[in-house]
Amino acid sequence: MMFQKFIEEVCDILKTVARDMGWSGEDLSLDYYDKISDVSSSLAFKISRKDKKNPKSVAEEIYQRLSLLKDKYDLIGDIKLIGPYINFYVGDKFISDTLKEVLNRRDDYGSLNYKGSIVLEHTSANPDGPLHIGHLRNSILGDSLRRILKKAGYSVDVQYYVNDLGRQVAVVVWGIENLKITNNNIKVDHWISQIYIKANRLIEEDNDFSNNNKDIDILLRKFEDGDKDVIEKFDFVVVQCLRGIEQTLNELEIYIDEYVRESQFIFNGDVERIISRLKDTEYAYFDNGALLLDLSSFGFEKDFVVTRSNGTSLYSTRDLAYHAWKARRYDDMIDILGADHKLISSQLKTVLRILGYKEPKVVIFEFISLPEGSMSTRRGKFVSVDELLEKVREQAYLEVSKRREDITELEKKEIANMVAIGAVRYDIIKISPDKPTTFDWRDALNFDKRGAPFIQYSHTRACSILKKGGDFSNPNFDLLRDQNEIDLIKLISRYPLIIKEATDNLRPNILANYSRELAEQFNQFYKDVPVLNAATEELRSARLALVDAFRIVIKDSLSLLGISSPEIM
RNA sequence: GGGCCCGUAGCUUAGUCCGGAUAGGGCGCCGGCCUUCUAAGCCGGAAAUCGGGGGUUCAAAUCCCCUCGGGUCCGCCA
Repeated sequence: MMFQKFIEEVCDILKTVARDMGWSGEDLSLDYYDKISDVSSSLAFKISRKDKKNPKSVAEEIYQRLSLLKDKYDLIGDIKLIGPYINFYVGDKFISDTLKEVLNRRDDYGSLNYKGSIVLEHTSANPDGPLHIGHLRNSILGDSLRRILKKAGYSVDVQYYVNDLGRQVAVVVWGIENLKITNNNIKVDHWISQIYIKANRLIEEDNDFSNNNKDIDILLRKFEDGDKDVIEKFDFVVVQCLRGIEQTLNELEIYIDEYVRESQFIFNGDVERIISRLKDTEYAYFDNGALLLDLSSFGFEKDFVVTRSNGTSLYSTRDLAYHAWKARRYDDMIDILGADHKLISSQLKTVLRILGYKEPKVVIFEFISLPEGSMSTRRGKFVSVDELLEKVREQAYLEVSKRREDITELEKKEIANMVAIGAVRYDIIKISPDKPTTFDWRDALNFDKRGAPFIQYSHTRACSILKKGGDFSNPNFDLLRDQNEIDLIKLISRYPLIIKEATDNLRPNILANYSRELAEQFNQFYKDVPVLNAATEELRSARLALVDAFRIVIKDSLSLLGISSPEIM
């Protein structure tokens, strides 16, 4: 937390000076990510406006006053004036304290003391086929957040909400019975999607199968009425499909704590109970037998449908019951949802508020589309995650083989796997969730860019040095005064702040960016600063310690993105 | 038609919430660097009307208004 302590000192000294100059505002106009200094302030502009003086002379006065107080602060080194900008630089103590903290806390470095329980819902893809690369953005966002939130100190449970009574499942059940598509040894979720696609086509074409739609409705009706045989058939499809999906997720190091079945909220009476509570609110009204909520006072044009005219529940009603259930069990809820859920999720929040429940925080991500258009499981227009992984693995294996002829086949495969998974995860997580993107095979298979392999490689470089370097005892960090060393340490000192920002904003891409920058900085250091052949034994030890600190942080930050850190590549 | 999101070099992306000092990366392109810790690396170069137009401000990629292009939602579907 050295960087935060440094910021606190800067705030304190600046505030003291500002008060003395009659500035009562809270805003100190700090810029943490300044390229010129460690922290800068443009406060002079603000004060000059008030005093009607020119910014530069105000800055000079601030500077004079800062200089008098500076010695009382431990971590502040230099303060420099560039025009009207006041630039703060960390001092020597900051540098060595940062390294001490990293080497003492090891894996724990960067963790915060956030408290509370969170239920994080992600993926929740319908069990009608394999995961495709659109779902992947959801899964990877969710899993990275799970890791980051845990690092921040929360206890996190991950749930996959299973739509096990939707129309799609009924379509698959119908398809299994009527299409007789045999599974010739393909992964079960892919087999299910074949049935789903074909069945949908027949239903849409509606020629010889004019009764198909009716069949589907009958299946759904029977399910809700508790027909044992139909429930079993639905269950078979759901369980099988989920098995395939889970296998894919696990290959990507994504783990689900609990699969929550939507139907349970019907069977246990929760849905019924929530409907009757909604009926008693002031927003409720009936239209042709259907129960609706008038949410116009909350700014919604469309009313919220609670039950159909025939009394059955809708997806959103059951989702409401699910969220109420979660709200009772956890301090906080987070949902990862695609952009198509924006409206419905804000309606859900509103209704939860009406009922007196806390609302989930919703992380929305925009879609990944294919060059030829948007993806659709129903129409079979998608690239499956399994296919993507297979191709990326293949390419990664070629890349490893190209560089390493000295290692065993098994080692090559292991490294290729780590690199492939890292590449896939990184390429998705590095992009801001609210950016719509188009999937591109050429880019996905390109390893000559600053993606995960680049970062992983910097880690192997550190490992290699440490392996050859042996023990370093009582390193004297005061010897680390090369610009490359200082820049690397400063970046390492930012790590806890990065964790905080990624957590507070629920934005893993902040961390992804940081990891890349940290790797770049280490590569600089690697090139310019000899470690094993340092001028003196003492310097060698100090540098080994720095390399170790880097190794700890880069490995930890990659792990928060679900990317493993190979020791050789 | 209305709501929300996106629009930054040939392509791709950070920065936008909380306005500040020459708009960061990457891919591709051009030119260099392996007798020293693995070159999946490093250095240099060309390439940007920050979609367009107004406005606010000492200062706008960032805030406000208008506008164009793309996505998405506006089902008693999920």
